[in-house]
Amino acid sequence: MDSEKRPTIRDVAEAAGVSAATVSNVVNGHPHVRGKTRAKVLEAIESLGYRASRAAKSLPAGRTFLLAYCLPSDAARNFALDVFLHNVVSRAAEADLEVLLFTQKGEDRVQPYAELLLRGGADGFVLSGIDYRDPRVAFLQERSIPFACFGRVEDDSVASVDVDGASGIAAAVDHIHSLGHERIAFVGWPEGSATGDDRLAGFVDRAGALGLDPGRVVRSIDDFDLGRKLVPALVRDHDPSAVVSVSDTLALGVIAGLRDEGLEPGRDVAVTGFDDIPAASLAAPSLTSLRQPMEQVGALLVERLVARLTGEDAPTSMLVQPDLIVRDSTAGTAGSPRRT
Amino acid sequence: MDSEKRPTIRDVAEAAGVSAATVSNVVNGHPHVRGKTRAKVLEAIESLGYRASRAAKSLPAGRTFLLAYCLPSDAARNFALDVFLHNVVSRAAEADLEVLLFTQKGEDRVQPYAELLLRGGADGFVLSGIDYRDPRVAFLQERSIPFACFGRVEDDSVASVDVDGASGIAAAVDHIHSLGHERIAFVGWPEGSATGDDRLAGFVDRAGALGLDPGRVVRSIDDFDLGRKLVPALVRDHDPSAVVSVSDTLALGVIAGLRDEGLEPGRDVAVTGFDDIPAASLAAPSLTSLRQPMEQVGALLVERLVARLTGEDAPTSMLVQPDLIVRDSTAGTAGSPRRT
DNA sequence: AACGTTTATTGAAACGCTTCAAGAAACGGT
DNA sequence: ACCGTTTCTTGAAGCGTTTCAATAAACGTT
Repeated sequence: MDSEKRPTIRDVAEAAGVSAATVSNVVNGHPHVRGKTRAKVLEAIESLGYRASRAAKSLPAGRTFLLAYCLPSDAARNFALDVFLHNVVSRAAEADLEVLLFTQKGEDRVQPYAELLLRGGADGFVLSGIDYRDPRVAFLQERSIPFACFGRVEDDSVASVDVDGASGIAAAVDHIHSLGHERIAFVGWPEGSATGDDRLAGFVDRAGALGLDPGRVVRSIDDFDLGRKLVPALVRDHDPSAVVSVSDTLALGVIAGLRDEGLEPGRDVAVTGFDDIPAASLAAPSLTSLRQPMEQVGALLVERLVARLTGEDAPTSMLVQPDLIVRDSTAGTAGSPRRT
Repeated sequence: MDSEKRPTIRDVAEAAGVSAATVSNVVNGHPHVRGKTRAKVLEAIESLGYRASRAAKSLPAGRTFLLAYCLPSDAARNFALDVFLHNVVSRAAEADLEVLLFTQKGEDRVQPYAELLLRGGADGFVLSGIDYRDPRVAFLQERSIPFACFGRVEDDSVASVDVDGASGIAAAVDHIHSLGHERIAFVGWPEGSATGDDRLAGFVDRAGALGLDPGRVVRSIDDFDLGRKLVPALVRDHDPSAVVSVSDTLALGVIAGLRDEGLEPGRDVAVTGFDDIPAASLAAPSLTSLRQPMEQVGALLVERLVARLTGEDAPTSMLVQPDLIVRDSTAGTAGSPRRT
């Protein structure tokens, strides 16, 4: 009752009247196969529906034809996992690789990778959520395991792709400044996250360059309610006509907070976010944000990882530019008059 | 310079002074191994850090120890992919299975599965996005491939888990009715989607049971702007004091549309959604919604699939209950007086 | 038509594991 | 001690590929 047995290379060989080795040669595109032989074999393959089994290929090859990705465990992430994964998987497929998922069990960030490697589980890794001195990077590097990082890595010899947060925020500042705003504040994350620090730097640099006060900065962990509650102090201390936020979550919180203060976001105070989460376009007012080009990131990451796997000398670190999506939260022009 | 070679079963055998077969017996918990022998072997395994290679195990076993999941290609989905995947992967790990991802390339929904099977790519499948007479179900069933579906399947012998949309919507109707609302409308999807029809049925049944008019129904495809634009007609035709929506996306659109009409959502008109997407808690007013218990779904799905794989007679279809999350969009009491 | 070359094909070994029949060790009774 | 049992251990075969050295076929030359 079980499903038909898959045909093996021997079945094909027999059907084509050649040896298994010849079939293997045909399948793997070896040079010395006569056209006629190749045709016979291909026909047999076709008619039997033969595909080489991954398991059987793996054993002599010493590789698994698998890339592995460790699912981030914290639900709150700042990128579109679905789009990212979709791209990684389909790009990997183009290189005849498949993608294996695993998760972190305990506290140890490295252990799941070590475990997977012990079992000969994958040929390489895609990492995301890279932070300063990420222990996983060191671990994989020591063992010369191929991998590629979504996020910034100090060591430039590591294959990595990151979104240029600084330049994204700078674009947001420019956009807002071009609307006539002079009192621009930044709502950032607490110091010490690679992504947060990068984005903040973009604000400080560009604000400075534009002759604005780069000191209008408030920090909060990434939470809607905290963003909302920080608004009174923000308004009191900096009276901003525009708020550039390190994330959409905080930006949406700020929008709510502004309303609490009797200010109309988008009209009285412009607000921008980062990440273009789905909620950004659904909010009222809809939120101007910076979209991370996940298709690019996924594709570049796999491209780099594959280069590592095949031993080509690979392009390494690279920055991709986020897209500024202008929406209603920065629709108004000019700044409102200074309060108080 | 390459990473250390992984120890093989022979290395362990040698280190323990036994044969490879014995090591295998120990690893796989065979009954007839003397305590002392087992101890020696375990010690050798420990000190060498041995783990059986998946590839090498697969070959004689004729299975891959892999579950496969086809990533939905349409970005707009109505469930939390990250939570879902996380649960599937970690549950699978408990059964010593890993999860492989693949994607659909062309239009054919079945072909990617067929292809993967030909290559001996996985032992079983987790499906999501099941619709009426899903061709994938028929395909896998014909070949007796183990699989489990997130979604409802007509054939009750198929392993499946679904969220009870009807009962969720009924709970929303009850909640709203208990607030004093009598004119409750439903915003649904176009006829013909399993999920949409199920949720609608919940509205019709419960509204009827409560003696309300179950005919206040409007339909739209799942889009914020369409939800927004349908409000004028909705208000004109049904003058609802509360709107129960088939999805959060539409509900958020309705909220925006109500504002366009000069009505204050949450106060003048109560609104509920479904799915508890992240935007639901970030919206203003925050949206009352029904949360799909993805942890449960993932776990149950894997449990069922594993049962299929091991040939146990398995529990099959099962409904899980969504949780009503009450937020500000249903904070007001009683209905406003009839308009016009 | 026989020969050296080049080009095609193949048999056998190997990859790391499991399985199974067969052999070895331990055991309990006499 | 010896023997029949029962309990452990192992050698060898096999899983579906690839690879490589060896053999066979085809091809120009003379």
